[in-house]
Amino acid sequence: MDAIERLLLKLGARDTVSEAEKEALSATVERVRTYEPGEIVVPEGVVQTNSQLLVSGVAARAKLLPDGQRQITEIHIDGDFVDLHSFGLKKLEHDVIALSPLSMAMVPHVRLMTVTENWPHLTRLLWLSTLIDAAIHREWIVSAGRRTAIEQVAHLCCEMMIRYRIVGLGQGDRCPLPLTQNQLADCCGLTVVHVNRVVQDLRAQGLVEWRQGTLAILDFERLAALAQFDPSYLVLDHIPR
Amino acid sequence: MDAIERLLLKLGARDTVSEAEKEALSATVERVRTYEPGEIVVPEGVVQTNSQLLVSGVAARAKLLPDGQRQITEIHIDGDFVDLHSFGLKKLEHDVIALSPLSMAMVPHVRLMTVTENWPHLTRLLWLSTLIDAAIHREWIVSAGRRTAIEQVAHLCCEMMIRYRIVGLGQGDRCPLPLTQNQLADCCGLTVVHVNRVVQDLRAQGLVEWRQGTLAILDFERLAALAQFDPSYLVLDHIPR
DNA sequence: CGCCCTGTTGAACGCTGTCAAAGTCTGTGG
DNA sequence: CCACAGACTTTGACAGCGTTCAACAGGGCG
Repeated sequence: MDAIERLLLKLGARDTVSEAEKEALSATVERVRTYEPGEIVVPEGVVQTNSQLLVSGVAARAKLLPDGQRQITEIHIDGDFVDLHSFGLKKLEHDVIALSPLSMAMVPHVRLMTVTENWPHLTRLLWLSTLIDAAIHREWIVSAGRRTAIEQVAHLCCEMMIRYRIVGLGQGDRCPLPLTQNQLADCCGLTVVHVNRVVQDLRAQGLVEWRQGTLAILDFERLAALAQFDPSYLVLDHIPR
Repeated sequence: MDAIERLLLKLGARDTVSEAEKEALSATVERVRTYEPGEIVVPEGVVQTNSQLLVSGVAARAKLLPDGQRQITEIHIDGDFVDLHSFGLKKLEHDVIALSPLSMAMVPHVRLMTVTENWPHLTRLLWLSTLIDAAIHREWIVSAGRRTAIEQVAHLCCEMMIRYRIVGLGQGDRCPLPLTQNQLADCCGLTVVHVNRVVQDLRAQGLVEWRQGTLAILDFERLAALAQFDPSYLVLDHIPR
């Protein structure tokens, strides 16, 4: 049950998970493997027979355009069932890449199939976790479409802080954020140069510190106001589902 | 089974749906109701006890920002199970609005619950339809983040054409697209003024016609090249799932 | 020591937004 | 049949946010 500990925090924040369900979920994990930063965890367009669960580390969904541009569409952290999507899609239309050293739990699709046959409530919770991914995607569309550069970066900081808190890794005003400015630019659809200026601006305004892969939000309220951040898309209420 | 006819085309394009499953799905529909353009179909933040299935017409997911800006995050067409997300999320973090006259099938969550308890394969197919929504969201993030205005509009045209073909409503190079330029601007994160310039440019290049709510793509290949359009995110292969 | 990656800075350019106004279409009512 | 309102589309001038291009600094590592 070690490998799924943070996933249980995630699911448990949204609904009650029974002991039997915890064991059933834990039993789906075949083995754990590791990746180095920069490695491709799930390659685009290749049929998958496992779904990978992020046990610890930071990964990203990255889409490459024919002309060489890159866009990251979601950041994944400890406890995210990153590649649950391939259970339904069979192959992904994007890469999942490691941004930090990762440990990943391999979950064979045949075992997930068994879960859907025997554990309807657990199935709904796994389904829910992909629905939350979709909600995060929608918020990123809003960011890319309607927020200025500084608002986008501020918004991402708020999102990551809340998500880390849910899985018990956001201590006080600090959480991990092991991205390069280049990767942050790919998240926000900006250039490195401009991200650099924006980050300096946020620092100068006394809103965030961000060094050595750690983010500190010095004034969450002001940062959230700047970003027009509303956490409701992160589905923070505990309800039977 | 009338109300779910186009949904069955959608699902049937991705996997085989048995007769029994068709009947089970059909039985989830309680009644059908209609909406007028501009009406709010599902309001943000309100707990839902039904999921609404779009039988015919065009709807959109729209997010409003505190400062009054608006971003549309997905366009929905005939056969889309628009509000299946609220089955898991319970309440949406955005509005679903009618862009044309709609007819919507009301599906009580309790009946969907029964489906998840008794019809695992059908459940996976419904789950899949929300995964496709997420894949569409990701592509929109790429559009908003990395594509120019003209590329974005071109990309949306390509997407809608393919999606209409799947549900049998894209005849030749034509499909419905009953949006105002203002709504198109909210899809792409642009201003009306600029969308207008871009649309004129596409017309001048002989790529599209778009009048009276109908889109005609005059040169799909060139339009797709301009948009860097790759349909793989729309999950077009028929595979057991 | 030299290379590469990451972060930083400055200047010029350009895509898209802003503002303001006019033109077109459709439906309504006199 | 015409007048009118309202929504939608179109146009032009100008401004600005973010990009592009180029250069340099610092740190880790072979």
